Amino acid sequence: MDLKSKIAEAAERVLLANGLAKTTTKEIARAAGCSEGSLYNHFKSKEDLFLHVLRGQLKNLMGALSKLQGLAGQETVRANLERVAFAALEDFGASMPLICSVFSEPGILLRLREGFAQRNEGPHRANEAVEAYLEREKQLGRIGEGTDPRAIADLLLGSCFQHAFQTNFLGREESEEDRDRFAKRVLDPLFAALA
Amino acid sequence: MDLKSKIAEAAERVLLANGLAKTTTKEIARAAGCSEGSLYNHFKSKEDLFLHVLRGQLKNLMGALSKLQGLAGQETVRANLERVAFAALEDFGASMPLICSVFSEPGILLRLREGFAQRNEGPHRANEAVEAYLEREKQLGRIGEGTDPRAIADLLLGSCFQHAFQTNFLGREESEEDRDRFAKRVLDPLFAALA
Amino acid sequence: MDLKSKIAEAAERVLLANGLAKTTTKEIARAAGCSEGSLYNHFKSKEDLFLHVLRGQLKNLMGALSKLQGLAGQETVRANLERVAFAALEDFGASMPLICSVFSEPGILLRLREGFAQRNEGPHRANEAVEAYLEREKQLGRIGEGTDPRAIADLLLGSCFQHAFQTNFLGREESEEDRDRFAKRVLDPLFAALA
Amino acid sequence: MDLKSKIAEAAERVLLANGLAKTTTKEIARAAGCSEGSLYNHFKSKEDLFLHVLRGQLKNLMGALSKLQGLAGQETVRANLERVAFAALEDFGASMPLICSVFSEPGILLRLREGFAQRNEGPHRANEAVEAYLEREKQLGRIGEGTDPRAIADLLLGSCFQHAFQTNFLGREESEEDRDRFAKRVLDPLFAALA
DNA sequence: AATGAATGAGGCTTCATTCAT
DNA sequence: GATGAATGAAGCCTCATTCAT
Repeated sequence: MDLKSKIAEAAERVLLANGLAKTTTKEIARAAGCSEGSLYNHFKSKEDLFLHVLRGQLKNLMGALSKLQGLAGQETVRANLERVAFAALEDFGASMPLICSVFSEPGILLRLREGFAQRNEGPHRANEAVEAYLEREKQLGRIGEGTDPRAIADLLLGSCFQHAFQTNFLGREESEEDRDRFAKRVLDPLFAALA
Repeated sequence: MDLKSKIAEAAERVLLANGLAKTTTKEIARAAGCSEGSLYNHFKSKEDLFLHVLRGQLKNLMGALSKLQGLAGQETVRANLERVAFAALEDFGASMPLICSVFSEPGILLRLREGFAQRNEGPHRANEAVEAYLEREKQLGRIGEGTDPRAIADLLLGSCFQHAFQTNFLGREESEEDRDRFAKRVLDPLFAALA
Repeated sequence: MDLKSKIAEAAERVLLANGLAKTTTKEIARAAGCSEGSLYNHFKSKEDLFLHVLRGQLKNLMGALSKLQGLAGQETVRANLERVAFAALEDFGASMPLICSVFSEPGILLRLREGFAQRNEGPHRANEAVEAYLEREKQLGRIGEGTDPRAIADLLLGSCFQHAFQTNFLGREESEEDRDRFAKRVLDPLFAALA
Repeated sequence: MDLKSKIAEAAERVLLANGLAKTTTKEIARAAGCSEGSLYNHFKSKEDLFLHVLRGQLKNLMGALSKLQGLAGQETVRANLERVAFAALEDFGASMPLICSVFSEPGILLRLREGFAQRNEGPHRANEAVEAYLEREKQLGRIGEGTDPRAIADLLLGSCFQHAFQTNFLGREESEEDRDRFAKRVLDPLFAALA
């Protein structure tokens, strides 16, 4: 693997461990096994390196949900949404500390936004993906005529997002079963609405 | 108003404007109209001052929801929940940048958690408040026997939380009508489930 | 003496000894007997400190010549011009290394120029001072009708300037007698022209 | 042209544009169209490269004046000295920024001096050249018996040198006519003395 | 209690130089 | 000879904290 990737991965590790404010170039270099100067052969500044890592995190977040498109009509809607909820809990949970950190540095936040605007990206795309999936299922007749796909998507992902936030915020360890239980619990009333 | 409160308010203002990482003691002092030295006559350290401010933010966040207890049985459930959703959107939105910032400083996050554990506080209390309200309404027979109050609370507050997050993250200005529309949209399917 | 002056003097010493390129904030602080951080309590940046010192050097340079105005009509023209030449040799010699150094940093040079333009200052003012003096003497009839004060001023100060430059450049030590001899030597033909 | 010359010329270009302090090896390499490493295949160090360029500049400075020797007795003295003054203004003006820059790096200045001492070179040789020319004219009886060739040389070149310095220092653009006018103006009183 | 100059640790970044390819 | 990524020393500057007034 080339040094640039090694640096990016090291930065991600250090950022998740130490937080954005307490992450120094010196420590990134040590974690990457190179000199501090080398960071600047591959990234223009510390801020640029952080942006690179953050964009990676946000892409991961989308990765799981982008596969949703093909699932419409397959298996059961319930099974599909359970998978969605589960993936969201996992992905949100993993990237929450970093994504949230960005609020502490308005300069970085601004640059992220600019990038989003140009490429039509951003965290809201996750909700749009679920919405699109549900729209398809509606066309296929597998969920009720009267359902509002966007509202369902927002409720489902929103509850997962907040759950991931609180889990991180309170420092709670969470098992797969915990996640599964949460996913099923919020899906129950949602399915009452989808009928 | 005494200097301690003036400092705390100044700190809050500067934190919300500049982000946790870029907020310096010098700037807080200027905003409070006092000297840097004075900060240390009222707070042991910059971190302590930040904790003071952050705890205040989290209390605000609970403020609106704590009144919920008395609303059970009054007006309609729908009206009450609309009020809840609206307050959540507003409060989450206002404190989001600061609350999230905390992830950039694990040291501060840790101390916040310790305080929570001792006093049984934390952001999850908001969801518990809504859950408790719904439990009452269930006992009063105003919502269906089969509803899971916790799940409904998580869905409602979760979607509001994520919405507030995304609005902040994308830097979108949002009008009262925008908020109202969002609140109503997510409540519709929820009420289908509550019947 | 306050720390600001101590820092400025220390900076001047170090600049003259080490050259503009090799002068570090660390060494200035050591020479001033304070911490590096203290430099920044009194000057916004290293560049600003340098500008402060350079402007001082240029003022010294003018100081000796500004007294010329009152000399018109006093003693003999020859004696006055000898004094001028001598002062020029001394002042040019002392500030040459620093003044010239400025060419190595276009940024600083630019800022110096801007200041000059605003306050009608600059090294050319020295020549203007001598010119003004000679103009007076011409009006008093102590030098020939046909003389061109500006040309005489440029010849006199120019030769002193170049002499000081070369002495510094070649690293030659120069005694008072050396300077005196040079001054007299160039004044001889000049006086042949003034008759 | 071989790479060594290309590098030297690129270095000269960059030095004149950016100043000695702000000229980096990276930029020289880019200007020369080669890699940074190549610089070190042809020069032992950055300092050596700079010395190479500086010696070239000082040689240029002598170039025009070395032809003076043959001019004695030709045309008129006035015409010859006008040519000298004009060449001096031009050459001094072109190399002033670089030559002066050297004061910002005592290490380089020292090494330049050593070279001068060994080869009897240096900026004072220009004055000696004019002096020698005038000496010849004196022997030929084209200038007055009583004239001091060295003094005239110092006055003439000195005034041109200072003029070039100030023009550079103040950042003034200067036309050929400006130069011509200045040369003639200082030569007038000088010729009154040569009679 | 209020001040604000002084501190010094530590952060980010630049840059001349080396060396394996 | 040519390359250019890697180096690491060193530079400038920021900032929370202290302390004498």
